[in-house]
Amino acid sequence: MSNEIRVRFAPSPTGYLHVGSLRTALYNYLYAKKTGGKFILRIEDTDQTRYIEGAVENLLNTLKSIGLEYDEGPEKGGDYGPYFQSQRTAIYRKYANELIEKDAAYYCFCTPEQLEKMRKEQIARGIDARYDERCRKLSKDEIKENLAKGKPYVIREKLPKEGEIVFYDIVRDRVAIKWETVDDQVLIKSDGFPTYHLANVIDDHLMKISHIIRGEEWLSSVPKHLFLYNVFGWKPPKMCHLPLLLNPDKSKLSKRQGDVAVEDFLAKGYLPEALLNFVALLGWHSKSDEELYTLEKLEQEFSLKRISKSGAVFDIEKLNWINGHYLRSLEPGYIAIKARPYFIKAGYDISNEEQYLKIIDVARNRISVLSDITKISKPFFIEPDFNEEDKMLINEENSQKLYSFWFENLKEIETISDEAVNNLLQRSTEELGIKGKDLYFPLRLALFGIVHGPEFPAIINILGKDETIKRLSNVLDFE
RNA sequence: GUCCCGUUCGUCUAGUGGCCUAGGACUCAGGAUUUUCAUUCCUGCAACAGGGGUUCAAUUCCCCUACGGGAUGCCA
Repeated sequence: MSNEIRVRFAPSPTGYLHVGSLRTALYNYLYAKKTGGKFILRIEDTDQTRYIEGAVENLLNTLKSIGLEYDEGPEKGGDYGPYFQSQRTAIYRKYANELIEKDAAYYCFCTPEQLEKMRKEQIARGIDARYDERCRKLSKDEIKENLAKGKPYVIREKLPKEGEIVFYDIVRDRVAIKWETVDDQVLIKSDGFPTYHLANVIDDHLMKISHIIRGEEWLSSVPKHLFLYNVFGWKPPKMCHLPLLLNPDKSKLSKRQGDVAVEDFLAKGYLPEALLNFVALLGWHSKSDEELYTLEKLEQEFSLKRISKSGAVFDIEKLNWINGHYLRSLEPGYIAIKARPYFIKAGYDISNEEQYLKIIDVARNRISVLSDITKISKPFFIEPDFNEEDKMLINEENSQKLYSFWFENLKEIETISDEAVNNLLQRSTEELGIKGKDLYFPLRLALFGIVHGPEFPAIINILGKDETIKRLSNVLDFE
């Protein structure tokens, strides 16, 4: 039981789910699935100044729509709750007091203003900007006095100042950090809430987390955490620090340089399947050369050992390619459901289910992002609008001959079928002597508005007999 | 500045002391298929950061340099 794999995704509710966080969540999820372990969701909402209304709901919804289901966490519960850190303050407080008793932490009465001033002076003097530890030297009486006066305080970690700490990370292997370079970290803020460093350690232990899989930005904080595990006499989880996701200019992936919110990608018409597949490949690669993975397949193939060490640029081109692949290969019915909101938003009438499915089938092959589907299928809903060049082609003798031929013959046809259309196509060649581009371009232009596009029978099939005839009559004796 | 981490085609990556003339994918270019477009298929372009070691042999191991990134918050 104690060997059970338990991993957690511990986001702070910032208002949206960052794609980097999505990758972290995915790797945690995959590792849990792969090992038959548990995937826990914990909300790290300890920063009251950053509280955002609705952020948690949004996070939960995004996670749900992307398809990463957790085993324990908010809404779902579990044996180790609550899963919101803001509801666990009493727990942190208790452990913080224990640290003070053990002389592993101390009260600090420095105000943010004081600290800011100190930092500025240090920078001005060209020395390292770091806490000068003045409160670490406070006597028992001074502390008692300050406390009695009700002076605001924080609790800081009382870190060793000599030697170095060595730990092993699953992706970085051996990491050594000298104690003298790490600041006495604030554990409890003056508002009584814990900082990440305290809450994270306590929760990971209490929730029996076996592996910490998180972004590389935490690597240099590990000593602060390991110190706490040591003082409490707890066994630290295995560490696994993921390489960062990067902007094209190689800086840490951020807003500004494009979308980073998963919900924005979803809204733009990227499929969860594609997003997950793409993001999985950013920092992980299987032994094989395969690039296309369903979630199920990832669950089987994933391994922490094959995570790369260096940061990965988020390449939208590749995402587009993967998304296009899923758009083309997934069930048409599924794509139809996903596409529906875009059509509704565009105000197109898709009440004819049969016709709608045909449109989906034609359109999904020619886009890489679902939000483009209305643009590509617009000609099915809106009559063509011709420019000067189009008009020239329409007014050509051949074109007009074609149009009247089709206009007359189509009227005679009972029900439109691919067969009937193909038959007419053939007769156009035989009876009018028009073939190839001379045949298809004018027709497609008249019915679809552009000379390029879907197969001709498909166009007529979707438009239907009446609409086709109507569009033909529009270009007949065109001025 | 300091500490930590990293460095294979433009991008994501495979790779190992000899199998590397460094493999795959995206992008790009060319070609084939298609009435056209898209798809698909084929071909091509393109990389071991630099310098020292170690070794019979280094892209692979070690050191240095350079470059990049992260951390350095009462943010996470």
